[in-house]
Formats: sequence, structure tokens, C-alpha cells
Amino acid sequence: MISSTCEHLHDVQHFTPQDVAKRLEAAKEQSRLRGVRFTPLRQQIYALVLQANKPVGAYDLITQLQQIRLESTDESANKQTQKNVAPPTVYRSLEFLLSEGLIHQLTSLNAYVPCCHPRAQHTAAFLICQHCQRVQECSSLPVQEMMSFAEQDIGFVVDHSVIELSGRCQNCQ
Amino acid sequence: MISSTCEHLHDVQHFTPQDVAKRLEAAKEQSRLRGVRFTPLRQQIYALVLQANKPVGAYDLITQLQQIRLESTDESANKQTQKNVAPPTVYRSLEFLLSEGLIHQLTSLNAYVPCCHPRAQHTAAFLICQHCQRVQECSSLPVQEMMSFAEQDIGFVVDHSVIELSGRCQNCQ
DNA sequence: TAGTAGTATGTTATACTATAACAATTAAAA
DNA sequence: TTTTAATTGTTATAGTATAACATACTACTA
Repeated sequence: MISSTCEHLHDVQHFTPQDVAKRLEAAKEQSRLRGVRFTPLRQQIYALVLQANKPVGAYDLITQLQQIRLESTDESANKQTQKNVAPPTVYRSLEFLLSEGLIHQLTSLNAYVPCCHPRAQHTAAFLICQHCQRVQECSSLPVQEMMSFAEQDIGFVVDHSVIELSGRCQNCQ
Repeated sequence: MISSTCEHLHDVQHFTPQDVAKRLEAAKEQSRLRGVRFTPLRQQIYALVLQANKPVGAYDLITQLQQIRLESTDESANKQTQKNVAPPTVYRSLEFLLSEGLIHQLTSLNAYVPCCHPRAQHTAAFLICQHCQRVQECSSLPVQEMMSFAEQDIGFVVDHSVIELSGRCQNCQ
């Protein structure tokens, strides 16, 4: 899983199909334990986020879902039932995936990426390469330091953090 | 100007009319030196951002501008010339103010605040109180550390940063 | 000072992102 | 099974941002 010498820095994309399957299974198990419903729709959308090799937007997901539904109906019947997928369909699933810690939202891109290591809510910074679209998730020391600076030195209780650095990754220089 | 015991932490709002005037003058002077045109429209929009006591959205500014223009035409003439202000009008001025370092964008709120200390492009974190709307701008050590961590430890060249922590400020607990 | 080039603003249209409100369906619990 | 709760579908609309082109203004140059 670790893709760097730094133990708190992870690529969140470019998974092999095996990895995707493994993560799907892990998410199923986690959902079972937490008593939440990891429905087919939610699985489908999670899979699309996992398979994308860049942050994926809600409307990208809508387009892909429509395509999938069109294809699957082509086989079963010739009804040209315009398989329309409306925004709430994906936004609600994204909300679920966010609340379960399976994905992260990149506010500066209006897009979503898998969480490198799904677990209880955690603060992370994201390094977003503007050249190759690669995203690295980072929860190492400096991030924690900034949080404790806010909380202890300033007395500011952090509820939600957005830490996104855009630029050029090491490979793209 | 300094509103905290920490020398790199500033409130960016709740200015007195005198402060607003002073900042407008300073911005005029800075623009003159830099050879850019701080036009009446840009001044007007900058003033609105300075006067707001919370982050202000583009469409808030549109509404306020329309109100101002309606009032000023009421006096000069009775023409009911629907003074419409279109989005590009404010977005372009916001873009100017951002590029001159006079304001910051809060990506997580789709809103804008004055820069606490207008100067060359600088990295800052923002502490956004969800209760009183107060925003504190912070460019102190931990922020710098995170940047140098990204650049030196990871080899990631940062072009643009979004660091926004939402929660409860010290006054609101 | 009139012409001209460049910058800024106005205007219309539209793209992109997100949510409210209610209906229909499905799954879980009693 | 019946009831309840959660999920998904559906329609409409709110909110944010930009493209493209027209007009107006500013500053420079001849």
C-alpha cells in the first residue's frame, strides 16, 4: 500500500484491478461491521472512484453511470428507456462514501478521490499535481502540527479541514 | 493591525471606517507603484469586501452593487433603467484583487475576504468560525513547515495552496 | 489633438456544481 | 405480514462561474 519512503504519504489512484476488488471487499466488511448499507449503487460509485486515475467529478460519475446503464439494458431488452441518472443519485452516494471515510472530497477541484487508508475521520493534506493529475494523500507530522497549533495555540476547535496543495509532483519536473 | 498575541495571526474583518479608508488608500498607492489600474469599479468591490464582516460571495457583491447603482440613479434621474450587474463584472474585479494580493479566496465557502496584509503572493491558512463567521488569517510557522515539507521532503513544487480550517473560534466556545 | 492600441467594462448566453422536495421502491424490523 | 425506515428515482431549481463578443474608456503616439 505504501508508495513512498514516507510512511504517511500515499498515492490514492492507479490501483490494479486486484487492489480495487480488495478495497471493495474491505469496504463491504467495514460496512457490515458498522451496520450501514453498502448498496449496489454505492458500490458501483465507489468502484468508479477507485478506478479513475484522477480526481473524478460528480457529473463525470453521472455520465459514466448512464453509460453503464445503457449498456446493461442493451443486452436485456431493446427498450430505449432513456436511462437518466440525476445528480441526487450520485451526490447521495458520494455523501455516504464520505461519511464512511471511503473517499475524500477535493474542494478546490470539485472532485473526489479514494481515501488511501479508509478509517475513522482523519485529517489529511492533498498534493495535487496539475500536470499528471496524480494526487497524494498525506497525514504526516506537519499536518498534525498545524492542527494542534490551531487548537492549542489559538484555541480554535477544528471541525473540518481543507488542505490542498496544487503544483508539480516529483515525477513531473 | 495585529489582533492577537501571535504575530502572524490576523483578523481580516471588522475594520473601522478609518481602517477601510486607509486600506483603500494603501491599495491605490500600491497599484500606482505597480502600474496597474485600480479603477472605480475595482475600488468599489474592494471596499465592499473590506466592509463586510464575513466572507462575501460573488453574488452577494452583485446584489450590493445593483443596490448601489439603483440608489445613485434615483437621485440623478427617474429613468427606471434596470441597473443590471452581470456576474463577469464582479468576477473580473475579484480576479484583479486576487492577483494584486488585496483579497483571498475561501474555496470551501465560495467567498472572499480581505488580505490581512496585502503583499506579494504568500501562503496562508484560514481559520473560519462556523458560529460567528469570523475569519483569521495565519501565516505562521506550521504553515511554512507544511510547505517546506511538501517541497523538500516530497519534492512537490507548490503552485497554489488552499488551507482552510472550519470550526469554532476561541470566542465562540 | 486626433488616431490608435490596449485595457476594462457591459451584455448575453450558457456551462458547471449542488440541493430541495416529493414520489416510488426496497430492505429491515416488529 | 404489516409496518417502519432507509434508499433511490424524479422533477425542478438554486448557486457558482465562464465564454464570447460588443462597447467604452485610457493612455500612448504621431
